[in-house]
Amino acid sequence: MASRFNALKADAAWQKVWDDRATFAADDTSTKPRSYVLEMFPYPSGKIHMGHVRNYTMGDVLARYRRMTGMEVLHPMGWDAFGMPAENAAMEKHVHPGGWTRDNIATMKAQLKRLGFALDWSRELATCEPEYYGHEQALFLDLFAAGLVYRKESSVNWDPVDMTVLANEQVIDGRGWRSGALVERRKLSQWFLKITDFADELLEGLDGLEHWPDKVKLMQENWIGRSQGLQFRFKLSDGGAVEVFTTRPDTIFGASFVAVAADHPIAQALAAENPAAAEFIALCKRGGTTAAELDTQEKLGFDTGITAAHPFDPAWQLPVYIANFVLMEYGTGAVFGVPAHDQRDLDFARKYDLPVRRVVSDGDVTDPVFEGNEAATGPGTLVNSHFLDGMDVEDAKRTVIARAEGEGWGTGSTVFRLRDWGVSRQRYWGTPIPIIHCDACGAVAVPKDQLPVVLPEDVSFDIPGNPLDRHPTWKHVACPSCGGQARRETDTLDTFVDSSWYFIRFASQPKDKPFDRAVAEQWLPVAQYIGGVEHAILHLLYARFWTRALKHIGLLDVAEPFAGLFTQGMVTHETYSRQITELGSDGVDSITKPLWLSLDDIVRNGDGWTEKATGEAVTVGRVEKMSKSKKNTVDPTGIVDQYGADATRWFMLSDSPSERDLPWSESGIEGSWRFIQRLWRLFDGERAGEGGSKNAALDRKLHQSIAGIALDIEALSFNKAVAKLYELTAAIERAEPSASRDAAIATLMRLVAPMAPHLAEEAWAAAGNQGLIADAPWPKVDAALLVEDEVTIAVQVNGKLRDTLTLPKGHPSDAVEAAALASDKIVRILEGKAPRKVIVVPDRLVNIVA
RNA sequence: GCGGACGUGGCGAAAUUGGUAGACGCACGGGACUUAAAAUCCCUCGCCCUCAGGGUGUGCGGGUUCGAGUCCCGCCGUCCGCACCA
Repeated sequence: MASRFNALKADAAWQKVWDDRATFAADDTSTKPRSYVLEMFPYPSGKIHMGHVRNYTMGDVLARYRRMTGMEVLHPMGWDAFGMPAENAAMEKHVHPGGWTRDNIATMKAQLKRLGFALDWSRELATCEPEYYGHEQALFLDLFAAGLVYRKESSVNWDPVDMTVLANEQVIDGRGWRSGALVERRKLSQWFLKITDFADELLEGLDGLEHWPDKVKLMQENWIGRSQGLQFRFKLSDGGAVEVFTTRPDTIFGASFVAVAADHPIAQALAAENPAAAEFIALCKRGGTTAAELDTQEKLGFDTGITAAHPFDPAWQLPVYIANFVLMEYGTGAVFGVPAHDQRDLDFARKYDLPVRRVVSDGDVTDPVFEGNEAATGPGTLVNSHFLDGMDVEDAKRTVIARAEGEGWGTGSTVFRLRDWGVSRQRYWGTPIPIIHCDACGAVAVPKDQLPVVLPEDVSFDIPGNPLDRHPTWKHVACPSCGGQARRETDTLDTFVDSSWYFIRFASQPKDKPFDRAVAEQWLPVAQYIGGVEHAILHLLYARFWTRALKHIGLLDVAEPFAGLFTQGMVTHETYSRQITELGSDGVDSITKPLWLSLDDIVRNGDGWTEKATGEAVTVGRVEKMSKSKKNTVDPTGIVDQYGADATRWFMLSDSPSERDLPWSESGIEGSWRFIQRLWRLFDGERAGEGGSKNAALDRKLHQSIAGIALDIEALSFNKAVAKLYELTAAIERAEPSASRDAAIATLMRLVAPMAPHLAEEAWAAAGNQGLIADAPWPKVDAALLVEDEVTIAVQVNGKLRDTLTLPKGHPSDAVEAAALASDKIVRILEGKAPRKVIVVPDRLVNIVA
């Protein structure tokens, strides 16, 4: 007699069995085909959230499925454990960042285990432990030795009250998010990694990443931002020269001014002797950098009085401006303006009444006088341009570059938007940069036998500033080179460095070095990497860079770290709020804003909701990403305790496609729970026993399901796999007892095993099988059963469905046509008239054109 | 502003190369079982009409085709990324 599936008991029992037997430990020496399945490792912020559950469930299903297909699967888990939240917690709660982080790891590890993920916990790592970051320091020094690390002055957001550096997102309206103090730009000497050395490779490597989403590749492409053009010199009237970069050398005869950035040496030199210039430069720097401000900001210039000689006509002198729209960080920090064919230049020229000369014609108009306020940026034919006249834009570009190179005043060049990666952070909770500063010897690498440089634990956060900097002894060391008094670097590494190689350490983790090359290369690249799209640029680009840098210095022969990438959608939920009115920041006007309410704060009231505390009506808002600020989170712990791990996992996979957002709903998780129970009733029910009859239709349905589900799982289309499982389950339930039905039930256990592993193990054991279903092979498909012997053929008249026919597969076309024309419905519709044309698509449809 | 994605029932969604739109799930409604409830099972479920039938329907307007959710052109809307990039 069928019982109820006791998820709580089964979950714990099978999790213990998997643990005890180390079922999911990956074997480095295996001869099976390998697959490395990885989800982006979590930051140990406190507790896991639904987004983690969804992410790790997807990877888990793929990992378990691939194990069943006979692969040796590496599926590890660890902790991206350095970062600011730990320091914030230290300040707010007066705890140690290390203690706080390690407590969180313990909590979250227990939560992940509770979900029964098929993880190789023997490879667990936390980036905050010296056993990890010591090796990172060694790799940093290798890159340093190879010339890929350098030091330069760079400005940071400095909070003068907290005495700390702020990330851009911590600066709100020009003030520190915590202190509220006006943020200053401060120049600090910082460490950089030469990612720009790899800009071309990183860009071109994208082409080979067939199993990456186009969207992510495009984002990286734009981020790297390669532009090809001409870099050349204008001779100036004061005897100097200015280098400019352009992607439109073809428009050179349309030039009407030269503009330099406020930070440009020419501008700076002028400011030193000209107060008006200095004032203009100060004005440029005052402007905000937010999107809205840039959009509305007027193009402003300051005429330096200097002129530049046109390279093709020294008598033609162009005015040189300092302009607020020219960026020192891009190209050469100077441009020449062609108003007719660049919108920004046109705005500028109209404001300062500069010539606007047409040099590209997109049709009949060749008049050198360009009217209107909309620049012509499209393709066309060169006009009013001497030797370029009549050429198309691309030809003209090549011609000008060739002339410039021939005459020695310019070169064809490539400019990237990508900047070098600044890795210095003026923070405690990160990997110490293994460098010692000596007045005599400069920046000296810590000798490798002195690694790891361990973070001191005896620090406090009671007063502002970097605790490493004010630690009484830590930074005072002898210079490894000359033995004199020296200082340790007190900056730590950006946490993106930690996550740029953790996947290599998972693959191989010897004690004495970062990784064993041969072992790591057996696993890499990661076959399938799964995570949020928010990491589309920085993390994924840095990891690609780091891997290439290791290849460059001969440590690892892998070019791309992640062969397959999947970006999953978020878990979303309705939001609930009621409007409240409070005094605005000016202390006079009152403002109305939503007060967000959690599900615990509200109660159902007919079709709507009311707030428990006040009884006031609650507005149901948009479905949004679960977040603490909107109070629309659902804690996975409570859900798993109530419904069990399998129902929770099942819901994460059902309904929505993996790449799209998944709206959380109470009825959805209940539906999943009901299905888990329904499966259990089937598994635990009566069997017909041996010798029962065959059921050909069910056999066919089963084998079609096996094949389809396998394809769906490989494509991470779990919602489709789930739908097929529902269909198969319903078909089995409907079928009369038979040997076919028994076989289908036994096979169904294995089909659901990757998704509902606890239920599957319980059923597998109850059915008297030996061993674990986790180790059982994926069912074999009988290819003969995949083809239907009968097909339903649609009969259309003028493309409209009028009837269907059931005929044997492969029925001759003329016979199908005859059958269609003989149909009662078709005869009635045609009213005896002969069809003009009949189209027969074999085994699919007949379309009669009347 | 530039680049990209997406628009299908009350909701989440399916639909292999253009070939039966809405599989599967959720919700709603009806029924069975029960003293009752829970659980379970069955049925209906895009919209409209004159309902054993017919019309209409994949954001809107055109087009190509025997045939368009799918291809092309033009709009509208939503979301994401980048942002004075020369």
